[in-house]
Amino acid sequence: MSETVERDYRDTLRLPETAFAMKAELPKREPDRIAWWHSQRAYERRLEANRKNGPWILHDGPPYANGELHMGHFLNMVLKDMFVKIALLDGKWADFIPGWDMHGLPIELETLKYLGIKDFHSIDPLELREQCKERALYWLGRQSEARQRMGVFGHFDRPYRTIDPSFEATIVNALADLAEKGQLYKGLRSTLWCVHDETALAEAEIEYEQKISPSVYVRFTANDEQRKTILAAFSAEASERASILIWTTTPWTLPANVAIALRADATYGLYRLGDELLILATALAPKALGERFAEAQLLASVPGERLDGTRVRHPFMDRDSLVVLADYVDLETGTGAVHTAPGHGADDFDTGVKYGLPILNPVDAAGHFTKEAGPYAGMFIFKANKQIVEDLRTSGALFAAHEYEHSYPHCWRCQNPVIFRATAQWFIAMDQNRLRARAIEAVDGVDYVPEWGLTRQRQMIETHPEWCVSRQRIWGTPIPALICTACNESILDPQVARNVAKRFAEVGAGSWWTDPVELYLPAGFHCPKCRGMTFEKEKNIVDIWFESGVTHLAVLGHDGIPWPCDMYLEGGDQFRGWFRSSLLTGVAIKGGAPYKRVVKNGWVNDEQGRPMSKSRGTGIDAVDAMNKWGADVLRLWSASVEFVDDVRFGPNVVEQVGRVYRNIRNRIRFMLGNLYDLRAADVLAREQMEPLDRLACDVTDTFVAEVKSLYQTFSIHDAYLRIVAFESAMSSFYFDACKDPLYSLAENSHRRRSAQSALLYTLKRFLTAVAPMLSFTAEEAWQEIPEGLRGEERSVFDSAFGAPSRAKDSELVLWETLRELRSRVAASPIRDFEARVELTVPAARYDALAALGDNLRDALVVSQLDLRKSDGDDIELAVYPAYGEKCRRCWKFRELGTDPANPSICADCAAVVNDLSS
RNA sequence: GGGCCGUUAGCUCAGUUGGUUAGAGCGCAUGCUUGAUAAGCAUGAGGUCCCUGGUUCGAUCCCAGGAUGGCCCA
Repeated sequence: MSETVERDYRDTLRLPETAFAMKAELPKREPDRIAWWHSQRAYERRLEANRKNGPWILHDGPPYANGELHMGHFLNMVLKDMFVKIALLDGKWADFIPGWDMHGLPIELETLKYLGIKDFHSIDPLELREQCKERALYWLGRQSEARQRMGVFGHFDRPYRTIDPSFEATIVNALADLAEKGQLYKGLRSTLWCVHDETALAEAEIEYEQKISPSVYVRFTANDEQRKTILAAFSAEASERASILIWTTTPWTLPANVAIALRADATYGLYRLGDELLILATALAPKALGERFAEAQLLASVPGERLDGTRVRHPFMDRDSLVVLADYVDLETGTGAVHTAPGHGADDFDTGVKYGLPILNPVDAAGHFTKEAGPYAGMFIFKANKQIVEDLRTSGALFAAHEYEHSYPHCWRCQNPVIFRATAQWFIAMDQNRLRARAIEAVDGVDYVPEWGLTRQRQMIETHPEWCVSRQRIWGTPIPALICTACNESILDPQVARNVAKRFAEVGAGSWWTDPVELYLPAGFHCPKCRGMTFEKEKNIVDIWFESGVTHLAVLGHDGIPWPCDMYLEGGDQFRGWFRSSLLTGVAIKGGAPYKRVVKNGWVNDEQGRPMSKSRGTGIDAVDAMNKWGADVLRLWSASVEFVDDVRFGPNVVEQVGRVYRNIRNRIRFMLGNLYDLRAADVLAREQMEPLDRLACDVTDTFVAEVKSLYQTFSIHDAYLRIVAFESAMSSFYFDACKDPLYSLAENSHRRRSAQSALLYTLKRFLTAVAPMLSFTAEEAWQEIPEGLRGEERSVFDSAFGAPSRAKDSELVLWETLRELRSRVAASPIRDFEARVELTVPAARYDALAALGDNLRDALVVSQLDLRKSDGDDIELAVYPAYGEKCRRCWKFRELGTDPANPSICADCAAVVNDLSS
């Protein structure tokens, strides 16, 4: 019957079937998966199951609660999540408590802007605090949602927050601890100060930007008596007026000038120029004197130290300026004679202290000159620059004036230039109790990834100046210091602080503005200096770097979470920030680092390797990116880059990694599709499987063992490479070998069940291995595994890496041999079922191949195979056209027509078909 | 200006304890397949291993200097 000859046997095959779609539609599907995890309590359930195996804790560095999250946040947060999930799948109690940094100037400024208030003094502090809290909570909500959208597991229902009363109490108790150890003091320091925000700034709050400043050369002229001394130092005689020429880019600091610093070993020249004498470093004279250098006549020269202690007159204040010596005087710019105002510079301050100079600070908090500045009282300092230069010109003190572009410190938030200003601030004494030395020792005990982080961290401690922890703002935790009304002494008493902490824990830090001071005083408390009994509360708040620096005290060491924790993971900027602040408080208060390991992640730059920035519009919002590409593709991107280094991100990069994602997804889909008719009772144990399938399982075990060990050394990227290599090898070799048995054999045949069992095993192990990075997809696929084959593991996060044993070397060699042979067949002009292969193998390798039986033919995907022994050293593979005709059903070349009812198919297929129809 | 880090195919990255033709995945080109099909398989093209010196029999790998990008700082 021609009808039979033309019969299409497709519907008698067991082709793949699965609801796991080829098209991922991640942005659409992912939110449902998050809801499912939530409803299943997937994370909490696994945590409880793991509790007995002990903790592995990654302590979350708190993102700052203002603004949307960008891809830098994404990378950091997803990496943290990967490590948490790796620990989870390894059976550890990986309790992750996300946290937020919620106090501080940026939020205060944003709130003021939001409220349309220019001067923060004009709003009631408690009202402002309430508004700030609202803003911070708003951003926390946004960020928390975004973070969960990433697929991050953690206790988002109970994050730690620096504005929680309990956290504020932790901060104040930490201050009490430090005060007790004598680690806190109040002192006059030259502090970085923002006149716009009216507060002292930490170094971390400074950004360097290009700024144009006046560049002025000013004469400090000697009076008669002074001139004699100076000329004597030069052993020179002359009658002209003599001046030391200084250079500055901050004329407004001149009213505070009390000295001129020279370098002891530099050579200073006495030049006659026209009708005057000028003193400056010879090395800089050509540059400083410019065109007039040609007419200058060098009368004499001496090393700077010879001029130490001489004096000149201040150009407009009625006082002398003392010549002093300092190492930091450089011979690159200026005149080698450095204008010194101890109230307006860190170096200047140190020199001032060294020489016992008066520390003048004629500038108020908002940047206006005080009466001390004489004629300039009341003027804004940056505006006064011009006036001062004009006046210097008029008085003849000005030698030259230009404009000068240089990098200059700016306030990180308001972007205004900052100044140095001597003020009374609270400091953590770095060298009290050997804090600095002990911190460095602690660094040596920490494991850094990458290793050079240790050196970096050491340097950050070694060069760290005293840590200024006080701020003159509203939105923060008060420093619980008192001022004695009798003698004006500032007192930070540990007992008082503990009372304050207790009160804050109950009602929050706002009470500092409302409570009477007496509430905090222990009975009989008096001023240690004058024994006074009446006090006022100091109105400083604590630096937010200090707040985030004590998160370990608030989170670790409670509720089963150990102190120190296992890992901190943040961007490289935190060597100077959170890694350091946490280390210092840890060492000072608890005697060690709060972490065993510090992992640094790189910066996310754009596709050209340039930093992303909001202002240039190159910043990419994390939520936008997830809505566009899906969190899982972006998670895969995080694994595809070497996260320790700086990484690049952009549409093209995502497109590339998206293709890798689709590969992985399709390979998962193939495995799933071939499990649709497998029931738990059909699943074969490893030893019952056919040799090729057993080999595939062994190779899978090796893969899982390798990925697990890469994960454990934090080599996410290497794990990614291993995963991609594995799935692509599986696809091009093993899946191809499985297709014929899976599709054409009888449903319940041993060969077929064996292949299915191996695919099930491989799939489950693979999904567990990729779950830390491809959490959404792994879970989606896990849910598509037919009911009953998942066992007790409802979620992929109930599964475990376990302790897979690696395959024997001989097995891996056999696997690689098969892949190699298969690829030779696949590259042949006659290939696959068109082919008959003659394999001639060395005797030593014969047995291993022969033991595969007909699986060897399956592995090469050919119709016929002859295996022969030879004396040679290499395997010879010869390909010939297969015998017989192409079976219409299984496509293998066989003898056809053995079943008269089905003349176009082979005997095996006929048996299957007849069985189906009976 | 200083400290630290990076620079290997169009992209993301391996690698070489210094030794014959430097690898993978993705992309690209070509072919096969059409029973994983907006999929699968194969083949191929593509690199002065940032530059310049030095050490060495030999350097992409070691050393020095430089360029360039990044982070932190001044």
